[in-house]
Amino acid sequence: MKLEKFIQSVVDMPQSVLQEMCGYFKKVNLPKGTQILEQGQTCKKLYFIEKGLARSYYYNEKGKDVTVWFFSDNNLMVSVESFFQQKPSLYQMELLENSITYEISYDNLQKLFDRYHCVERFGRRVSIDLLTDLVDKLNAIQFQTAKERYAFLIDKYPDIAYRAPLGHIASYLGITQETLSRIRSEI
Amino acid sequence: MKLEKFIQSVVDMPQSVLQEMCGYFKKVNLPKGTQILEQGQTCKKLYFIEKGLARSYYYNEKGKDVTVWFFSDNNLMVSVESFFQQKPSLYQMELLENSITYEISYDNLQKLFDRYHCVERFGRRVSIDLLTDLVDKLNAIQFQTAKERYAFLIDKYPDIAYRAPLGHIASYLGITQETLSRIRSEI
DNA sequence: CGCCGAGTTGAACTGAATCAAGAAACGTGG
DNA sequence: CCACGTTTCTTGATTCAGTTCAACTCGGCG
Repeated sequence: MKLEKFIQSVVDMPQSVLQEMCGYFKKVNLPKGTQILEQGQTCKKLYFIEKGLARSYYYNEKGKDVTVWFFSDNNLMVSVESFFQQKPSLYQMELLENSITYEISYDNLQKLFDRYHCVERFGRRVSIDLLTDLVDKLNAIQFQTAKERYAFLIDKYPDIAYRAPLGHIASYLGITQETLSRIRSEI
Repeated sequence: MKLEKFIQSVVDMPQSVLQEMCGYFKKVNLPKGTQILEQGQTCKKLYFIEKGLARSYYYNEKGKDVTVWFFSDNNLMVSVESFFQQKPSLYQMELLENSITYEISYDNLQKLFDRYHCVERFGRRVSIDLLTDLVDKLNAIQFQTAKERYAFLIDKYPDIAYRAPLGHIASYLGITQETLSRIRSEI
């Protein structure tokens, strides 16, 4: 089972804890377009995406829809700051494809954190992995041209480059839809 | 003592553990210009800066010196991915001021992680705080004009805006030194 | 005093944004 | 299965924020 494998790949934990942890996750199939989280709500659940695609986004001062992050197969989906600090989220989240997910509530995860050192470690490792990805993206965005940024995406997240709509990819890369379209046509 | 206070502010832990943890930190005064970490080295130590200023940076493909992050008073200084994953760092780190720091080795911190659940939690919380800061910066960089980015810095990290050299601030914000100079003169 | 790094100022250039209009693709209901 | 409206993507012309390159100023220090 994918979720088990994912957890094991992050931290080695006793079978009993792994089983208990997985037991707290509930399988949910969600259709494309589902709003997982609205702006201003506190994120109460963390999801593991077995198969599917989602994004977090917000509307900036000019009312433009800006994609912040994509979530796809075999990864966790969560509004990090909102979930872990249990405060209102700056971002919304929605599904871009029909998805198979496993959800766990904040309270249950917190219980696991409290009870098991190894789950706490799981949390730490996952955070650091995210941090690493984020630093990569920041560097790409900060000092690369539009073309280089797209190359970065293709290289690092090829599935997203192919599965997500152009407009979402463009705002994720910090460029306009028109520019991205031109870049694609050049290749 | 600042270090103790910092730890306590992140996670509440028993006095005994707190004392033991602090015991592993060694006070070091380091002069301005000290290279904490070279590119390609693995980051072996994590520092708490009681008073001082440092930055992490790298030379990009065009040979330009790019500041990635600043570290100042009452914060941790570390090359996150390198330290926590014990792999070669993409970045260098250097001190920009004479600084009072407390250092702990990877091995000792790892020991504490293994031994105390609450220290592990400390690690998780610190990572998530960093993550939050990073997301903020990413958003600032990605969708704001040069002027707005500088305003962001002033607002969020005023001490850095005043203490760090202009060139370093400029590359941190993803703009050129000339542009930043013009922005400053306009105000 | 003269050098050196850090910051400033000016002028020309450019990558990407913006504005605008159309073409394709998509899905929903008759 | 087609027709229609809606959303997504493409293409073109124009504009502009910020870069680049180059020269100059200023303050500190041996």
